[in-house]
Amino acid sequence: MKIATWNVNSIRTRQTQVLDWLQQHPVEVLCLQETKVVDDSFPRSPFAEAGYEMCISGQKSYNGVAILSRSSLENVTVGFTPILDAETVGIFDDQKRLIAATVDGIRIISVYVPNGGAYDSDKYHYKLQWLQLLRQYLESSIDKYPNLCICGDFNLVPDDRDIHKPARPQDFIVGTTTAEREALQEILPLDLVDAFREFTTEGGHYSWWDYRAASFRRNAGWRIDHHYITPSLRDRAVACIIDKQPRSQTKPSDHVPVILELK
DNA sequence: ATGGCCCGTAATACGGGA
Repeated sequence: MKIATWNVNSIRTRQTQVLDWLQQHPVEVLCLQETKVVDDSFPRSPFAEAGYEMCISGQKSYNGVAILSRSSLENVTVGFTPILDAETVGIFDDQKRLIAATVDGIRIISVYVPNGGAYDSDKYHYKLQWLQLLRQYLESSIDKYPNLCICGDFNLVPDDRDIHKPARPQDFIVGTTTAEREALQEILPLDLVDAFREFTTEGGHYSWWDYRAASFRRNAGWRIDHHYITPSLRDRAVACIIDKQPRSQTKPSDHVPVILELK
């Protein structure tokens, strides 16, 4: 069983590329981020014709997440609210950044962690608070779903291997700051592991390259798209691969798909 | 050594991305 995640940076702009990719890589599950479209305008038909069920949570212009699946999607939940109480969630479900469903006994969560804007900005603090909520959400979810895979665009560089030019803490480059990494470290003790790092330990493997500055040609990237899995799934994991190929196409997303394979 | 981009919405700019 293959579970892929891909920040497509607009599903309408990337529709053909995603369909072509699915034809070449008929993964069982594809989690999408930055769909950038309201639910009524999501291009459902072509993906249904390709054999996928889908659950989506979109908004106008920004954000938006989805899960495509060859098997049925069960117990679909949108946002934090189904798991956490409304008072705790507050405004944090206004932006559509999280959707979950159970597929073949595995709880799949597709996330788009906030970008964070500039260091110490309102957006930066929003991101840190969002990650705290995500921790609470996962803590509540793992009891109920021991087979859990959360994947998506974390907008976080876990460590210096995951960025072409390691950033010093005093550089305050958002995505690499100490507070963000600590927020991620608060989540992992819930018994989640970075699936990619179960198979590959060296640096130089990235999932995002800036559109500017010939970043892809220079491999000046960041590894910010991740799968975190529970021990039961770690035992079943046989590979976790970043597929750089789509970044070479014309009009690519700035992110590429990452594929987790389970036995 | 550094870096010029791309998306949607609206419009021939702007906010946002990371």
